[in-house]
Amino acid sequence: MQSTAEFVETHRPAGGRRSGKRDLIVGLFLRQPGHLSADELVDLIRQEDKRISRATIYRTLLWMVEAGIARRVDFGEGKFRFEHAYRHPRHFHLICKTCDQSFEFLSSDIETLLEEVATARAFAPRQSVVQIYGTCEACRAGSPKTQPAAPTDAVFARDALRIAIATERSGLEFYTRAAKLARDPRGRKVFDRLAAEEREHLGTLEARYRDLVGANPGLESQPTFLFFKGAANGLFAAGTEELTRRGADKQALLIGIRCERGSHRFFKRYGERFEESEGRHVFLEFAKEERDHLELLIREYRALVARERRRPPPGRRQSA
Amino acid sequence: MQSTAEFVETHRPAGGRRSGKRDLIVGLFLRQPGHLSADELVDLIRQEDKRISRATIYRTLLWMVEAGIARRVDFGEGKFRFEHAYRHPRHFHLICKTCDQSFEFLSSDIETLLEEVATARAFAPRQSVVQIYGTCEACRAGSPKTQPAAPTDAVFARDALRIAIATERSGLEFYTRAAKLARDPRGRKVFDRLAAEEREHLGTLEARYRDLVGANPGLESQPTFLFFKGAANGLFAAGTEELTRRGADKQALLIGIRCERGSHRFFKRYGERFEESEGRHVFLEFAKEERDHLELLIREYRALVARERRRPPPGRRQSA
DNA sequence: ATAGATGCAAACCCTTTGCACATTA
DNA sequence: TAATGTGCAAAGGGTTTGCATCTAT
Repeated sequence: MQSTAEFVETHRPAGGRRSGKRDLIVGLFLRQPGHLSADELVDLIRQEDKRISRATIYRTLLWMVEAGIARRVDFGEGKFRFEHAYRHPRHFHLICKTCDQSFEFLSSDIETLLEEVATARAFAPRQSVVQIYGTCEACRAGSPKTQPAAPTDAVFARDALRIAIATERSGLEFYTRAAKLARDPRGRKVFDRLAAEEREHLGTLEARYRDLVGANPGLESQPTFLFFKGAANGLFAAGTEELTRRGADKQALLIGIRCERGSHRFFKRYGERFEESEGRHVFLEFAKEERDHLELLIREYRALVARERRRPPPGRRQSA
Repeated sequence: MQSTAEFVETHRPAGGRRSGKRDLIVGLFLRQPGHLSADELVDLIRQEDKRISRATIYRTLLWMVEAGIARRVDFGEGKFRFEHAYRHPRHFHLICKTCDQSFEFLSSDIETLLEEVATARAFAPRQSVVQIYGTCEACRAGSPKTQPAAPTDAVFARDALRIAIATERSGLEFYTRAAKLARDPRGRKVFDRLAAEEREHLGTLEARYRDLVGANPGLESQPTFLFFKGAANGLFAAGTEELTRRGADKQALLIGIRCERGSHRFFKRYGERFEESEGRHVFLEFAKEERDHLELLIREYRALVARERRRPPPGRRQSA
């Protein structure tokens, strides 16, 4: 796991010089949980009892944004706020106009739809802003409490693992059922193998989830950060329902291909997005394995089609 | 159809006084198609050769925003822009950073997801901002042309009608099929009736669509404004596929209820959103009719269940 | 007559910049 | 020493405001 210091070093642009003041500003900034305005950062720096001018803080903020250490966000207040990028993937915001706090979330479904709209309009998207303005739960309940300051990447990893676990669980169920319904022994073997792998992955992921929760007290009580409707019950859940006895071999391969492709895309998309976080490993590892499954299924599908061409179409095979 | 003058009158707050200068500013503002900054509006007003101070323009902009005549938008430029609300439903933006133009769209699917996220976070949403930043088609092609300045509500009405037509078409297909599969003569009669109504609606809507297109040259070449995935092929399309011969009566009623409810919600949602536009009528009228269908289907479903309770479960009826 | 609208200039907020000085490689 | 970072104050852009003056009701 990368530290904030390492994070800054990997982002420090070439040709620049070190400076104690900048280090102090950057260090303090990276320790803040929320979305600071320049003015709020000035106040914080002043508390550290340093003679650092406002101009330097503005210049350092610009430096961090250009280096990719910070992101400038605009909540329509007539001024900018800054959030750090360290272990902090791009996300969307819920913004409470009562307490001026903001809360983060991410939605795979919304991102997919935004991409579709951009494509439909022949627009090349660079980044998207999604903000929900309104009143937060605490303010409506009349208890304006402070933000719990949960590390975003831990919550992210939690949600990623939950989705991964649901996916593996549904995959296990799907391949188990597919193996049971399969008439072709070769196909059954493939499904058995995939089911076994899903079972193993499931164990690994569940252990990982337990570790993560153990290392972050109160993590499970944090609200959902990453939304992904399709995967709420596992990507394969719908596919399992589709499975019928008739022509199960071919059908299961096709459904499996569709589901593995979906989960591969999802994990690759978010894995690549992260700077560095618990989530990155989970996602990229997972993406790779799903791709392997995908390739296996495609191979099998092709082999099945080739065999069908050589033999009578839906005929019975040797073993029951 | 409401004029801009009527629109302003219905929004004018009580207790205020009339003023020629304000009228001039408001009138000129409402005639602009795009998203003006205060400065751009000042320039436009100056061209009208009036001695109107910058302060008055700022004050009038504030007045319009408070009256609901204008909306203040923020494209992260360090200044605000203003768009009028006359025949101009709330929407999202594609923003080109090359030519600084912005393009509008709306997505029912995204709005639904935003509502779900807010609910999951116990957040009371007031309004949402969705912006896609990037490069527009014209800029990428190297032909920085001006915005075609199509009236948003006409494009909106066009898309609404397209969705409505697709829905009616799929509904017609669905009820026709349901009538064919129905075993119960009473159920068949209901489906026949609904199919006939959908057919009639379809004719009306198609005529309306032709009128709209006739009245707005070039309307059909405008890009999509309103996105609604579920309704792209008609809300009933998926339901028609689900229909099987077995137990078609009950199944069709349930699917019909689901689809009618979906389309009723959609049309009510957007119908209520509009200030005044061609789309409002289409949507609210449509919503009402879908609700009538919904009620009929629910009545029929209840009657069917009641009859089932009195007779042997899936038994044959008198006529074939 | 009186609340409301306007013009003007100043003030305001947030942010950037010019320039002299300090610091780091 | 030469390029880079910093402080200070000033300027900049966008917006609001105090106050005297108009103007509709």
